[in-house]
Amino acid sequence: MRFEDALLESHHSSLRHAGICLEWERCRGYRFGVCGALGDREFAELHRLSQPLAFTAREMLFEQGEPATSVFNITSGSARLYKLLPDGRRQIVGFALPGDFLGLSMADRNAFSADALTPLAACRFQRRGFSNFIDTKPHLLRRLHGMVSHELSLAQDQMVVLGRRTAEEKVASFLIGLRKRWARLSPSSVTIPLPMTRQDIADFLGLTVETVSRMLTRLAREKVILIVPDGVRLLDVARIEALAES
Amino acid sequence: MRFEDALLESHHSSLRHAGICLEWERCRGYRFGVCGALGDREFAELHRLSQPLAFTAREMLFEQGEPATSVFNITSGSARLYKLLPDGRRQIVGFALPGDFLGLSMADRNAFSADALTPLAACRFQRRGFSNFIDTKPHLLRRLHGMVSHELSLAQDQMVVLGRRTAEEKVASFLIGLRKRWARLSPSSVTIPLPMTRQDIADFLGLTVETVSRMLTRLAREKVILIVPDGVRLLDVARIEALAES
DNA sequence: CGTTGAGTTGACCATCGTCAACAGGAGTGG
DNA sequence: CCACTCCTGTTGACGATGGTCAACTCAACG
Repeated sequence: MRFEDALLESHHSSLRHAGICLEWERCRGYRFGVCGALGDREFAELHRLSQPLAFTAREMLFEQGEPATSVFNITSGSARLYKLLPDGRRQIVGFALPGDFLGLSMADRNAFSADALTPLAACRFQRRGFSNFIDTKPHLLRRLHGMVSHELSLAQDQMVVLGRRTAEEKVASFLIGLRKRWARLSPSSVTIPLPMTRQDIADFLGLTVETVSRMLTRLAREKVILIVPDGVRLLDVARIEALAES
Repeated sequence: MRFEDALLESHHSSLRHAGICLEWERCRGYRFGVCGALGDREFAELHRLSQPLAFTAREMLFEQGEPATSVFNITSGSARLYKLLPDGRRQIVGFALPGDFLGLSMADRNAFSADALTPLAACRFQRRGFSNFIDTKPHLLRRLHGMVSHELSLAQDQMVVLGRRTAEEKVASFLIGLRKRWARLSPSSVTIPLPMTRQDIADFLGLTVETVSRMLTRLAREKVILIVPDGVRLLDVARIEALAES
């Protein structure tokens, strides 16, 4: 069973026991997200505006260029966020993990498309309602502002990776970056889940599938990582961090 | 005389006549910036918090990793924003033009360095004071949020350029993007000022100086652009837009 | 004038992309 | 249950885009 299937499975079975309250707990758990800025009463109020949704793998959450009507809070599973060029070239601008918010940018149209990498659960908010809610909560707006600022910072880091790093460094920094994000969700795990395909990684790093595969193979041959089904394990964290930091 | 010298010259001569009021007018003029969200009284209040500054070309505004103590509003001249890798590789994450704000991200440390490309004038705000001011103006915070969102969107566009475009397309989209930004400042001008060096363009696009030079030469040879001192002129807008959009 | 730094151009080369073949696993239908 | 297809991932051979190194021009500046 894949990591994400397992996650979703536990999700669903809990749902069966606890009903919608589980969703509540799940959102509440991500204290680093939007909700971390809220008191219990505010959180309950916000939660009443939300609509729980489930997506199958490959299902679209929203599409580039369409009017942005919703805000999403991912509660389980992961998604890829990407832009397409007219000729089919693709750039993945990010991966969304549980606890991440999508659609915070307040633009009237989606700047990119998003689809599910795995079975995925999310809370959806109508943009109108969400917008009205934050208008009454200045501290929440500050939180949102901070989150968008953080995303901007990540995007700038990725610009360095895309513009100035070698293929090997790109793969290393991708693994390090992903490890850091998974660590918030399951600090104990020594394995980095990779719910995305090699093609997705390539489109995130500005490489080709073949180059990504070769670099992973090389790192594995040199005992820096161990490739496992749907993930990798870091064997030599110092070496790979050296590659990633340059 | 270079474009920016001319700009600064007119700036200084006006200052001689009108004193500090000119700064007021200058900031006020950039209605698309932060100040566009403010009424006259609020603007005056904000302006009292500001400190007019002048920088010479190459002078640092602030440095990557240092505590972020200030917010800047560029009133004339331009700046480059960049990140350095330990081994000296550089990625320029953006260029700041008159009317642009720097330091809106509200992080406690600067995510990048900034220095002046040309003689530059700016209004500086102490972060504390600026922060207190916006706390009392929710609509200004929304505006700020919108501006950071816009920057995030630009950064994601640049990720596509860096990851998935050829050298020629990179240069074309750079010129188109810059043209759009200059157009807000001087809609009449047919020439795109290039206050940055070829090396700067290269470090923005993830290329080398030589490649940038070759691509510009090629575009000029094919009569798509005309290279003039400190700028370029677009001769065949359709062709270059086709290259940029892909 | 001599120096310095930006820009251009050419020759050569390496990293990474392209094309192709193949292995393995999942799903499907006989 | 097996054959078949499809998709992902891996590996190899080859090639092209863009990088490296070098030489040169030119303008700015003392």
